[in-house]
Amino acid sequence: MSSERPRPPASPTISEVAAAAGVGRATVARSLGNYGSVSEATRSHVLAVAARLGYRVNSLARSMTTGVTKTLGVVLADVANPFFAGVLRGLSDAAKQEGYDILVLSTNEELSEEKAAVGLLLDKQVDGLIVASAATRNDDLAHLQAVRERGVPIVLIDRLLAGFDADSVVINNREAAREAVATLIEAGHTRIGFVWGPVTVQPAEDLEAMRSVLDGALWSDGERLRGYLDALADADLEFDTSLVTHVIKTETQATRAVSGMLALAEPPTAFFTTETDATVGTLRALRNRRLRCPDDVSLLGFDDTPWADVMEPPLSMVAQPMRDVGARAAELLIARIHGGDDEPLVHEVLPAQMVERGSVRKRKPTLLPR
Amino acid sequence: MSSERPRPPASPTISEVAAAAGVGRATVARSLGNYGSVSEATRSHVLAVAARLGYRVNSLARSMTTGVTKTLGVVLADVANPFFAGVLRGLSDAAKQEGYDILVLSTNEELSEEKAAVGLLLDKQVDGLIVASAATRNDDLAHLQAVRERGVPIVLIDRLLAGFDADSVVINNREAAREAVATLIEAGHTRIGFVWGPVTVQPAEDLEAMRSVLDGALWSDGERLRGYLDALADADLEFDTSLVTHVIKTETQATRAVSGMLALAEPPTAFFTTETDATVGTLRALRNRRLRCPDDVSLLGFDDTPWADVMEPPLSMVAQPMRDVGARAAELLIARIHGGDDEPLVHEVLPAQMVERGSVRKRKPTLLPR
DNA sequence: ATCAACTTTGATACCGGTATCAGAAGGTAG
DNA sequence: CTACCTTCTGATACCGGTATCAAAGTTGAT
Repeated sequence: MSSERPRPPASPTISEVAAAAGVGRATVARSLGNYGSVSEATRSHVLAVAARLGYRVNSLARSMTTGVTKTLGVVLADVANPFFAGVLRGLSDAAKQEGYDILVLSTNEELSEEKAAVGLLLDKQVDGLIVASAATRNDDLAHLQAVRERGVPIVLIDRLLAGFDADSVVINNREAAREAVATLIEAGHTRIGFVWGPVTVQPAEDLEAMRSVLDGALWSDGERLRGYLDALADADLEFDTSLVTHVIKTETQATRAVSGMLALAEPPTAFFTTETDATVGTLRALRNRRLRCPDDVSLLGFDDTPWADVMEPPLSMVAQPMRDVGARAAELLIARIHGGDDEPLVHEVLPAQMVERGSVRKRKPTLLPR
Repeated sequence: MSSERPRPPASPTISEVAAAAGVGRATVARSLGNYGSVSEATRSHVLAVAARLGYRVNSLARSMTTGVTKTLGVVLADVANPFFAGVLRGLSDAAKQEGYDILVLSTNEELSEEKAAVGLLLDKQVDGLIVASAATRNDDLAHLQAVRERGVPIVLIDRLLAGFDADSVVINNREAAREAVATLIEAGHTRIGFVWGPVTVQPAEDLEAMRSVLDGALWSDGERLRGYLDALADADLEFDTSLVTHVIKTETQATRAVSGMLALAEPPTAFFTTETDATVGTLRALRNRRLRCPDDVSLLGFDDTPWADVMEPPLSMVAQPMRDVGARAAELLIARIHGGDDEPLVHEVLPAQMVERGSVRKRKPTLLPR
């Protein structure tokens, strides 16, 4: 109101409210906090004064004494990735429902960033942690052990970890991938490209080598490839390592790798993709070669999107229940925060849903080369 | 190590480190905090002890005394919306760069949720606030005024507000929309559907009514519609209110509304869409009516996506620099936090980029009906 | 040996809440 | 009227850091 700067316009503290109301600090706290016993008269008086002064609690100070921040820490790879964005949405909604806030940090799949993120969240005294870890089997998990030692509950999402057991919420990656690839096989495809295996410098030489590569991969990636191998094995199809990409996960790399496969003597007649960027990259490669989907090449991939339905042809896709993953993780974590370590660990596996549209074409059964 | 529960495994405090190291608390703080003067000997000793005990600072306590949380509050509509997801990514990266964390709350475009979110973030003592407000011209902005009164810096993104001036980062919505629609007009289209005007129960009766509707709309929505009107005016085309949708913003509603337009006696030959869901909904409506793009109907819309390029036809779109919006907002806010209120407000306008692909077809100049 | 100037260190107030405890006020019973 | 139990209230310790201040210890110059 006055034109001269009111020096500290900062929010009033409980002491100031107490002074203004002519009562003790504890009485104010009781009135505001709705606990203990306060006479109705003073209580309403205090509330009125607090409202007049525009009092707001200082959550920091409160957390300081209660030891509870009502905040969940979330560590994931990239908030702009549609999958994680969906997860975050579910997470955020469920947490809000229970009166929790969310502190999100992303790691770009870098373990070093993950460690820093986890440390930061611990420092901020989050009540619990939700992590989609970038760690693979060979990595050091000390940062997660540290979380446990401090008694902070933790829920893993999207990826399990070999050396660290905790509550978890994941998709049935292996089975979903197997089912999807089986669909392609049933449609008569025998040469099926797999876009986005684990990154390696050299493609695995044979099935055995591939299996050991899998041990060093992100859990979800490994599972999807295992599902692919399962489907091949079920149908007695031979595994051809040249049909699995091993490139860094960007759209352009996918395009390049798929183009390579299409140039093979015996090119794939179908592709199975494990993520949005892989799908888009594959489509681009097809377009570059003037191949039509599904007439020339069939396509089936992970992660449904609103766009899939208006593509030409409409794309068949494996839809992950992203929001549910987030929501369940939040619920699990909050239950653990309230419940304690006594109950046994929960390992939730949500089913992915195959949405068949029009990108898989039945292939005429060609006579096998003798 | 020991099998019996070590009662409080919680992280050691500065006092415990001090006790273990046989020095005073202040000395520990100095060693750890790297300030004041400590002899090299004690310093390294303290550091060693701290490391051995696994000491981690309690950010809450620190913030308590310093009055700084190194945390930015972010309020937006929906983290799963690709636009906001992109913004968030830019925001998050830029903030991390400067050593800040981000507390995100989403509002689902509900003003009541926005107020709650802002209050919560203030309670948590964020150092600054970034808000994509759901408020329209007629709404009460007391919650934002309160932020200012508490001396917490605030940056508006994506939407400006009539009654509240602050640092801001937005897109040149009006000009970008005008340019896009002008492209359609240059291609010979005169009946251009506008998908997603402001929500109203009744479509505006005429241009005048429309202008007043705009006052009650979300800023960005209004600007895009103004750009559309600008383009029509520039080309001396008459404005037809039946070509503007006024439905709730969901994909299905867009489909329904567009179907309605296509059933008009003189249906649109081109559509301009203002968001991803509007674009997808429009495409679905075209598909339902077996209309082909761009042969039968041209399409141009806001918010580019990786999918646009592999559509049939590849979609021409207006690409918003989402990450830049987020990054600039974070930079601006942090500068304001460090700088103070003295410098004048900054209103940043980032240009959207039109990406021409193949969804706009030149239309044979039909003779105007006499 | 004396004193000033500087370095190193510990003690302690403080941030803004919550929680405990004890005393004051009011009501009822003996 | 005194004893005792409730209800209400204020004073104060505490959470885990930071910041200030004064005391103790060093060093060097005179």
